Amino acid sequence: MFSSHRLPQPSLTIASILITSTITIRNARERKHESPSPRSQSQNNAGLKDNTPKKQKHCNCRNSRCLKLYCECFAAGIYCDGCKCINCHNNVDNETARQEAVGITLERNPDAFKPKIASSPQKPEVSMEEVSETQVIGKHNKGCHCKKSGCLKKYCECFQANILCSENCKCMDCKNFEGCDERRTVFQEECPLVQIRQTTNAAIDGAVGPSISGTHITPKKRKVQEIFSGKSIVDQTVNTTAQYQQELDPIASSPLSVSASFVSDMANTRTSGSSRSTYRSVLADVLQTQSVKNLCSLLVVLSGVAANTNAEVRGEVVRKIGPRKYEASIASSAQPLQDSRSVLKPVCENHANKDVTDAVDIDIGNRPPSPETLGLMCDEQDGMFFGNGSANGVAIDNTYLNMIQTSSNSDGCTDAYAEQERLILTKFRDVLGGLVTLGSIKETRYSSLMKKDVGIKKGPTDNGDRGAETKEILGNYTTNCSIPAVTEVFEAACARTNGHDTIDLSLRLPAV
DNA sequence: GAGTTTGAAACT
DNA sequence: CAGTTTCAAACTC
Repeated sequence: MFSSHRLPQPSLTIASILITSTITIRNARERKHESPSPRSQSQNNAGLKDNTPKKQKHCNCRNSRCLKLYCECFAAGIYCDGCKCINCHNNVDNETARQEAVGITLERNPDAFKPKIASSPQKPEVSMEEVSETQVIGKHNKGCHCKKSGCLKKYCECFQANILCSENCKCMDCKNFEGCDERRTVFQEECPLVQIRQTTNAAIDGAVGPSISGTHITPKKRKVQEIFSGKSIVDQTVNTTAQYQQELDPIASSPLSVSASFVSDMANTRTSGSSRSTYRSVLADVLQTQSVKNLCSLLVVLSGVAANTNAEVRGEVVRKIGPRKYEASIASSAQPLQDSRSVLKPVCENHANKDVTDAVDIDIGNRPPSPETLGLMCDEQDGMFFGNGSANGVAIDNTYLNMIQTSSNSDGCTDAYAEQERLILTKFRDVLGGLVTLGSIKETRYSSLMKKDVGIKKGPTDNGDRGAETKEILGNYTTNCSIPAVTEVFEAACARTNGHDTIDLSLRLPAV
């Protein structure tokens, strides 16, 4: 749906982040391959199968004859070639012995040659220097069992694969989990951007929930320590990385980093050092898919409002491109705009913000949206919000887009669009700020509950009065909040709490 | 490059 | 399944 002529659009990028989580995972290293069938190194290196250059393996086996999983080459299902191994049998000349060894290995473990990292279309043999585009997803099928490395050295298979340790791991003193300062330090030393993207990924991942991507698992013990030390992940993540992230990537600086937090499952907590908790964003119950939809709708509405404030610019457009062309553009855009209004309807109905609704009605009836706005609209049509766009009779044809683009490029509307974009991004930032605070509140609540309920195997959601408690907390926060937009978000959240633990974060149309 | 450390794999 | 041994990579000096 994205047109090639589109200009770079931050708002679009953010919307895309919320909507999609097409995450490329390239593990730093993946030794094990699906098939034990050997491939020659030349084949392997050429990456004929998947166009992935694979680093030459050079094992140094001495005692295993390269016929056990100790041998990287054997484990990877490739012949030794150019290795410094001694008494190597992992070659064509010893194919019989090799096949026998494969059989024995598979007999012992049928999954021996399958990838160790689940749910990650990783590419093998990517060095630390190459992982700047990586993001952390997936988990080790068996988990690591590290004792001394803190899972922050390549001894650890999880670390080596550039993934977080999971509940599968039985490691001790694990530091390979999201939000760990030591881990962050390691990654910053190796490649700062990796850490940033990982944080972002985890934040979005956790906040939006499992419907979008896999969940991160983090050590349970960490959560316990953190909660009782009173040090929140919000503090850590935002304070430690936000500034740096802002420098490099406004998306990465999203306050959604708050979700890099941990909700301990007390019922499953073990006292041993290797006990773990399933990673769960504090926003997991809050930020529903519908909320994201509403947010995007809100941004579209806001786009219209912002555009309305640029009426002078619109008049300028009419003067420059001529009334006829302008009317034509309106006519061609009428259908999609009408449809987009219907999408906005729930938001408007929910909040009865007549001013904004009217403003939108007025505006979108007289002025084509900016490419940025169209970007948001188009994004919404991309499956998640509209399902099949054509099935809903929604279509923004290329002619229209081209017209808009041409207009944008030729008549000086760029400034108006920039202002429009600025407003959208500002509001989006405010909403995210609200989510951060909401996450903090929930985390604080869990923390206090844990202090109360230590020893009681009862999950937070078991408390029937949590909704009222949440409402109270939110009310207190709202009273003290100095940011209007955030206040609105929390008023809305508070109003919808209604005695339930799950907060309906339907977004309230803000005053612009 | 040698020696040490580490953790997965193999074995009991 | 747990404990021990073997092994080779990772790491240190």
